Amino acid sequence: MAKNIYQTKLESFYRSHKRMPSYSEMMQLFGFKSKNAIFKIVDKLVASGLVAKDHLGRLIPSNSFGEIQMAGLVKAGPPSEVEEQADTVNLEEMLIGRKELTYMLEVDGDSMIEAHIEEGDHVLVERTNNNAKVGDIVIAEVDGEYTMKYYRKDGSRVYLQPANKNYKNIYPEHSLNIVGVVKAVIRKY
Amino acid sequence: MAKNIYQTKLESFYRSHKRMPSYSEMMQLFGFKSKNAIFKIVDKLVASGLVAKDHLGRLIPSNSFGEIQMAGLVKAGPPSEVEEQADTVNLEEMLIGRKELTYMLEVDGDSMIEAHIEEGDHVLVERTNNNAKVGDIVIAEVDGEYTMKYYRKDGSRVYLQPANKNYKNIYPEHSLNIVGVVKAVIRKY
DNA sequence: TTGACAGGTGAACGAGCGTTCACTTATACT
DNA sequence: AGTATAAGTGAACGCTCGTTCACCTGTCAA
Repeated sequence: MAKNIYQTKLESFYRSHKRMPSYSEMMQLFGFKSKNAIFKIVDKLVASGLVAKDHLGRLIPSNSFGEIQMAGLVKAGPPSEVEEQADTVNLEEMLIGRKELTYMLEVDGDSMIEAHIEEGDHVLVERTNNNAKVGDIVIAEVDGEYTMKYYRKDGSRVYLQPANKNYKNIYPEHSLNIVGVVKAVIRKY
Repeated sequence: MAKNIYQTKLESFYRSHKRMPSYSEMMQLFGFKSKNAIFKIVDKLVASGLVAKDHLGRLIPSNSFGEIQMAGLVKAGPPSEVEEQADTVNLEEMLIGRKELTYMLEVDGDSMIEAHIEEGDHVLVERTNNNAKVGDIVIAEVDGEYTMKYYRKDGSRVYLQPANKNYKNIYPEHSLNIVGVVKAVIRKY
């Protein structure tokens, strides 16, 4: 179905109000004088899947609501206008596994630059308790300082490896605490 | 305020249902037998800002709902448990300016590797019509092919510059169409 | 011109909503 | 033990909700 002025308005209402409008509100929003006009319109929107209804009657955003279009590779270029039902992704679902364990850090320094993580980037970290896998990029507490490095193992000895040949591996003297695993890197321009 | 079992339940309900529960539903959700119990609880939640109400009465998620905790620099480590009211960010708000113009592409090839954009990364692109700024990373259509490069200008002549010394600048023969500007890079592990 | 039909109006309905009231039970502090 | 305060129950309220009905347009084809 072609893009729909009503769905656009509903989506923007939902984005700013964080809930669906009532039929009365839609009367104002769409410019009608009768709730029944809305009733008929909503029926069609639901039928074509542009919005959805609950297990019992309440109007909720369709899946496509918070999602952004997902085209293929750069080669293929931007999504074409005629594309039928392109893939979509929801940023939160894409990036966040367990929200209650996730937090964000800003990257300081260039010790992971060869892993293409720059100063100023943001990383999504999932809290953990010393159960990172070898090869993960982790947030670790070594001898009282926090740092982001590769988690490596040499025989039975674990250590932290920077992704920058100007820095040396860190072999913990007293304690090595893996407090989080880096799940994603985000860079804004 | 300490973390609240009710808010946790509300947030997870909101995440899965994309709307707030009614007071009756909260009775089941929280395990009470009276709507008035809910009424009093909600009052307190609202008072402490854990949820919010509309300009007229309807319950909506507080700002902190979709947000993830934002700690400082990596140096500082993960957010401490006792931290009062830490900064939070909403991924969508952080990354998406104009949703209707935004789409996502998967990066193919290594031509931007020196800008620390790897093959397999995802980029958020905002559609534009030939009005990128010099220095932006853009999605361009050159002579029928799509590509991601730096947008550069040499006098009055525009060209595309890869971030990889193994590739050459692209001086368009016939047409150069800037179809989008890269706003963010996302890498998942 | 007529008839069919989609689109809109306006009034009415029963149901569920959030809120309030009066009351009972649990908790905590002298 | 006694009492004040907090927490929960159950019933009631007015109000707005989504839905339905009857009716009034326009538009387009026969």
